[in-house]
Amino acid sequence: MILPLSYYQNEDVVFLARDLLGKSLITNIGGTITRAVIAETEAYAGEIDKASHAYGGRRTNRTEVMFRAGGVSYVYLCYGMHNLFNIVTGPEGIPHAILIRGIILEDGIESARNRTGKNLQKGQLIEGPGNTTKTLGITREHNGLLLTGDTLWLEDNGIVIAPENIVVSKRIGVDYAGDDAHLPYRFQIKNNTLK
DNA sequence: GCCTGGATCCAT
DNA sequence: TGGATCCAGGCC
Repeated sequence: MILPLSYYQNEDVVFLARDLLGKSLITNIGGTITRAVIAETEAYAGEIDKASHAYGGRRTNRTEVMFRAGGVSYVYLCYGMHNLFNIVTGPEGIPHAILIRGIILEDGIESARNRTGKNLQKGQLIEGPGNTTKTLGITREHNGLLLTGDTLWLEDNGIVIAPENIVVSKRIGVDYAGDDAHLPYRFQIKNNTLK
């Protein structure tokens, strides 16, 4: 089942970051379908989160998409070379976002191999947000897309991750965020607990 | 306009 | 541990 827009408009971005584990993420790039299961996420709590691009209500060309109603993509360039894919959540005007940091590759293996130059296997864990977008073919051209469209979308295929199989920790690479750097907003599926 | 540094990755 | 690589955002 394709996740409906109402799913993304939940105001609890931390709940959603956890709930997205096990959901399927699918891209259709030039007619080529690649399918993966979300294995790692981080929540960014908008205006009140020093790690968020929208901290303090910062509204710029880049962050504008974060203020849209939940259910669109936010893709930006990091370190001059990596496209990072986020899911915008919450009601319009609330700039919540969830960074997708890892996936389990399920289908479209051949195209994923071509894009990464790696000998990827079905069921393989792809670690890191830059590697995730590279595997799926997501670039900044896919910024601001509705996640119910035909290019980039999510599905609930009934995979449920038990609480004891979810690892919670602080976020990566946000030391600049002061106290907020320690928030337990990173969620991962524990190794080998996905059939 | 210029300058700084970043929600990374990989080889060394 | 550092180099690649480039643009957003802050400050002048």
